[in-house]
Amino acid sequence: MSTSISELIAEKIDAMPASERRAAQTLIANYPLIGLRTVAEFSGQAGVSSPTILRFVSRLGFQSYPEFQSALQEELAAQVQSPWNRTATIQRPKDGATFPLMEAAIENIRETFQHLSAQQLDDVTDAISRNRSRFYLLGGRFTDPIATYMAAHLKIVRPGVTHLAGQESQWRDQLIDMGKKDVLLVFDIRRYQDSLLRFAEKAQARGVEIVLVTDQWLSPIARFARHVIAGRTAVPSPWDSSAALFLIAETLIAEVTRKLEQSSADRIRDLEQLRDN
Amino acid sequence: MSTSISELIAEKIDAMPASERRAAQTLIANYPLIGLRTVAEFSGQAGVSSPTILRFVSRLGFQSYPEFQSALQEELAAQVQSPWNRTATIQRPKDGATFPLMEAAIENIRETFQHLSAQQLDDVTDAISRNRSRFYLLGGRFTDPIATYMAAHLKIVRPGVTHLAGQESQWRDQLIDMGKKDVLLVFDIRRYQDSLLRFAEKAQARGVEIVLVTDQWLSPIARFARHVIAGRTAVPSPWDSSAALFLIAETLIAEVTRKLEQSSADRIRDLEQLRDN
DNA sequence: CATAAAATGTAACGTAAAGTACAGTTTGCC
DNA sequence: GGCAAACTGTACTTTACGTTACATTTTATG
Repeated sequence: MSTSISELIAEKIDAMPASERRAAQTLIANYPLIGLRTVAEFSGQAGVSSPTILRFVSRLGFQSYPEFQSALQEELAAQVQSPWNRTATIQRPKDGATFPLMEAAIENIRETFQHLSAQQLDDVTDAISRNRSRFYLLGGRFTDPIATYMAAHLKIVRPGVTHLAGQESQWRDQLIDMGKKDVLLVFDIRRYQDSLLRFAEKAQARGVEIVLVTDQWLSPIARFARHVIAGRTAVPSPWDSSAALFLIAETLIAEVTRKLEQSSADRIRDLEQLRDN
Repeated sequence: MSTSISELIAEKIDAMPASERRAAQTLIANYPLIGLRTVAEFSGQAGVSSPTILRFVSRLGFQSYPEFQSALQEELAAQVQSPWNRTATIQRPKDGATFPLMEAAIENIRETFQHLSAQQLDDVTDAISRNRSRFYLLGGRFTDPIATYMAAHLKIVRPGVTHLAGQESQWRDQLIDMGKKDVLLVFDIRRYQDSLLRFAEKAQARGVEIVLVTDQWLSPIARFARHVIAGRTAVPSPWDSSAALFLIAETLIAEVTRKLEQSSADRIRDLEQLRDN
């Protein structure tokens, strides 16, 4: 009883044939609910046949499916009774090592949001939600994917979203269309990129409202920005973590979507229609 | 669905006849384990007959015993899987001081890494660290930025990294150079994209080792993948959150960098030199 | 490429479990 | 204390679930 079922699976998964491994992965991904349902439901979810599920269960060392379910239930019931020791017992498998990078990233996220006021968030999302203005996104070497991610979502909920990608000279040409009513969101973390700074300066000169998402040491772009959101990025790794910035992006996306709920509903329906054709 | 089963019982227990009340008390005392077992076991433990258990269950408003069990299971799984809806729904009065999306995302991250074994991580990073083979990255509509992010880092630490971007037809042409020793990492979450599935199938046919990073419902690509990493994506937002996937990417990056430390040191120095010129 | 071995799914089976009819028992009321 | 109503258990029926045998497909090997 000392080894949990998830440990058991991790231990044996390499010795399993493909379909059984698929069953294992499905169970881990939906742990433990799917294992409490019937063989048929389990097999359906995993996309394999019932006998495969039974073979999988028997490979784990159980005599029958009900026996396997009982084990799951007991494990589950034990967790519910004492929530605090579930972290201790289950979260650390035998190697004892949890993931330091993950722990650090979570700390960063918490810290980041603690310093983010609801007011600030509201101001920023208001700016991004102004349908009449254009909204530009720009990122640096490692943060540009986050800008892309944000653009992919916001393009769906509102018009006039432009992700400034590619060569620096290409963005520069966009400046001509940018004006007082427009908004520019820049991601910039160490090592801060001169190209972004130059662009931000010119944009600000044209009256563009700049939102900066940066690290805790603040990009020099802060000088030109109307709003600054600072996230923590330090983790025990050769690289910085952009996870906190990523979550800021997701938060902005969610909030803007909420604010534009009515106006975007039609838009989204139209998009779906276009895609179906 | 808002009222839990124990609440339901507390509400109706006064209107129950003696035997059914005994059933109720037994369930509360052994909550919820006994309710997950068979009617016979339940009735035995409570010292009443099976029909009494069934009447008790039907009085709670369930159409059948299995339906009652499903409700119990979901309740239980919800507690274990995502404490965020406890935190968010119960603990918060009405002032939006904290950020529910963030809390949910953190829970997702924790949950995701809890189901990720060190062994699995090791296998995957080993595959990605094989310098002699080529390493391909591919993402879907919203996950492609994560692939980009990962590529941006890995291109620095090892040669032969290709991010399959742009048109589907462009990736397809890359297939010709992909073979048994190569590795393909695919990000695919709901709604799963046919184009990715098709590509993965062809790649697997050519003997490529596929790593899939997906959501908890598992992309159909799991069928072709040698390694599957499932991340949680559900958050209280109109959009799914890819934060957990993002952190998986960062973890892979960090680990691969560590494994290639020696061979990449020279490479990084050379790169820096190139940039300075 | 041929052959054997392993893996996987289909379909049929037996059984355990849920569900039900009904008779026996208890409880409450006049 | 007699009667009716509600409650409860016994015994039986029915459903659906786990299980198994076997045929087909896939993979490994010389």
